Amino acid sequence: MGRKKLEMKRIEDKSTRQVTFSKRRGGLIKKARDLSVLCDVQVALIVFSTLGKPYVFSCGNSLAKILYHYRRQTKPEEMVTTDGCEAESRFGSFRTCSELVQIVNRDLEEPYVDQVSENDLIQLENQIDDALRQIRSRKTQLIMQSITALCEKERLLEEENKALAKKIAATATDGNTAHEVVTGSSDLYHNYMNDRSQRPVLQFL
Amino acid sequence: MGRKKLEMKRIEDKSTRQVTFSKRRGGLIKKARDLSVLCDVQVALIVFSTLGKPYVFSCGNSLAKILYHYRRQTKPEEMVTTDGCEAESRFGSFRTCSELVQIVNRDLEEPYVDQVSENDLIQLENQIDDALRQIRSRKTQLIMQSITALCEKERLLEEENKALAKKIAATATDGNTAHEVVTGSSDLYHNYMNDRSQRPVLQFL
DNA sequence: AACTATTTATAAGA
DNA sequence: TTCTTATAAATAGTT
Repeated sequence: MGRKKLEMKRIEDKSTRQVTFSKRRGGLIKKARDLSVLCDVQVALIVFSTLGKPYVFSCGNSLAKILYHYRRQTKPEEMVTTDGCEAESRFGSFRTCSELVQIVNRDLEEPYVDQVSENDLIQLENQIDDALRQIRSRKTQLIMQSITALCEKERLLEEENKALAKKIAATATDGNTAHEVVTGSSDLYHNYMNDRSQRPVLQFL
Repeated sequence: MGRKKLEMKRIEDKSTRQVTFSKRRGGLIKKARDLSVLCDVQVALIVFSTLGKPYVFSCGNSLAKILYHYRRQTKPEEMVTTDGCEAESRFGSFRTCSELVQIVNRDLEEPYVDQVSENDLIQLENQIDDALRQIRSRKTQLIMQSITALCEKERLLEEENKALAKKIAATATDGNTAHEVVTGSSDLYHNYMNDRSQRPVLQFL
């Protein structure tokens, strides 16, 4: 994307390379953030400059936690080495939350059943940990929306208020057409609050 | 980049979100590879799916080595975090969050150093766990206060609003003493908001 | 999984 | 370095 199509190999000119590094580094980090927001997932990214300066993006957890988590569930030998391809870890995926809870309860009731190995439990812990993280993240998001909605509501009410006060001041000297204006202003607020999607979602607290 | 411009927030439809995750994950990993090739730098990237499945890109060194390198050479405070928001809350015996992270990282890197016993680590885990719980509890408390304050503010505004509207209706038929009432009603709200302790504490989110 | 209408990222130039 | 702009790439909605 640019005036010319680039060959996919090291840019030889040092200055050009530096500029490209700067631009693409920013773009990459932006895209990492977009992905984490749009799809509600954890992303961790480190880019080292030639001089070894690290540029980091991570969402939700600190990078350290994410890395620790990654290390816990992946042995170094299994990590993808050269020429980065994706590593697909071999975890069984749970279909639903309730399914997950069911499994957990089963394990809690009979923790020493021989079908459940130590390794299974480690995996289970990791998965539950992830689920919990996702839930917290989502919760925070919804709370933020709720507060945003409340602030907007407040703004509209204050606006309406000012309009009313102004009308009264005007009416004090010249008493006509006051009623129409009041109704119009009120509609602004009520139309807003009748839009269900804009309502605060306090039940998620 | 697509038929429509997307809002930068979680995609609500599950199926759409999954498709987008798939597409953007691929795009992100491609861009990570491009950057590392064009600019001849090290890049490490992990994306976790909702179910905790990791998708990894790393170039040159194995991811483990890159991460190790990162931990070794970077103190938490020097990290360039584009994501931002580094809260320096004070609690327990740890002075700052980054100090805490440092301690944890030290332990993670060299878990078998003889100064640190198994028991010490268990204690550390418990302490951190407790701190986390306290933080969450306090956070929730503050959020609740914030929302309560907003609701109260809203109530007062609506009240004032009604009073104003009533005044206008009255004035429409009988035009006197309107101004005094407006001022009085307004004070109710402004007195409330000037009480600092009642203000929303959004910064703690 | 493929197809395109659009949006987004960015290479080169100023 | 930063801004502008022509063009390449990515991708949202559709089939």
